[in-house]
Amino acid sequence: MARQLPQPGRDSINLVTVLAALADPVRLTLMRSIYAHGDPIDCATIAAGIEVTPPTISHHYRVLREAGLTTTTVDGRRRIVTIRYEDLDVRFPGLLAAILTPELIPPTAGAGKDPAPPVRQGQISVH
Amino acid sequence: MARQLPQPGRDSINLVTVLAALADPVRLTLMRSIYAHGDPIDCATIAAGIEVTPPTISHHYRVLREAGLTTTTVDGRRRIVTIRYEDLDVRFPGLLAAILTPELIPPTAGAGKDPAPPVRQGQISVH
DNA sequence: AGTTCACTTCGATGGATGTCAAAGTGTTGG
DNA sequence: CCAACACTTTGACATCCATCGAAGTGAACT
Repeated sequence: MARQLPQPGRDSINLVTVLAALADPVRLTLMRSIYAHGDPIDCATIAAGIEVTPPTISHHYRVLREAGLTTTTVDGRRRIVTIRYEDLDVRFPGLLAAILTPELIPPTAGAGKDPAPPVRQGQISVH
Repeated sequence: MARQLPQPGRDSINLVTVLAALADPVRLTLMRSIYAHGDPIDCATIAAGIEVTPPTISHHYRVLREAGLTTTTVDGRRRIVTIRYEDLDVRFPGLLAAILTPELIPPTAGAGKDPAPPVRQGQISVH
């Protein structure tokens, strides 16, 4: 048991496909939930709280897997999803970290002055 | 002169929108060309070599700008595009670097053994 | 003033995509 | 063996999106 569903090999993971897979609020939420949970977790647990029907969730898991973002293994009657951290980091270093890191809350104008990061210099040098 | 076209403020740049903007081969090519060129450059020069018509190019520039990825200024009868490095790095640190870095060529099986990076450990720790 | 240039806007079109309900598949528990 | 479970597949539908040709806009050049 614990059969693995088909997924692209590491070298055929495509950036545009990866970005397209992540450019959907439901799928981004799924990815962040898997990441936040840490351990391999079944689809149902992750999907709890997302207000779309099971067929739609199933569809989104498939898109993530076929894009090369996740691995899905069948265990009995539930599916276990994991993020392909290593493969993705080899192909696109830093990408997952940038996307899964919780988004900064935009500072409310005038509210509680943020102590630490005022402007911070860009990591990419230009010119 | 040098009027600036409307663009979202830094704090209203949205990740899903940014990813959607980048999840298109033409727009990703445009972004990489702007990045590779370094200096602010006019749209026509960047678009040269891309095999779509001017209306389509114009559309893509608009999508990039409205997503918050670029700044476009009107200078005479041409447009100058620049990437919003600082704003993007504040909102999504590391994202641009991960996406604009030229993609690794998948190692051809058995061909010229790559000297440097064999496997490299993931930057995100899991478990 | 008129033409060329460098785009943009408009309208149309074909294809992809997110969503759901209904039906199907394989698993577990009684 | 049957029912409940945890999904998946299929088919349909509406919407979105990339693309194009045609027409429009404003700047520069002659």
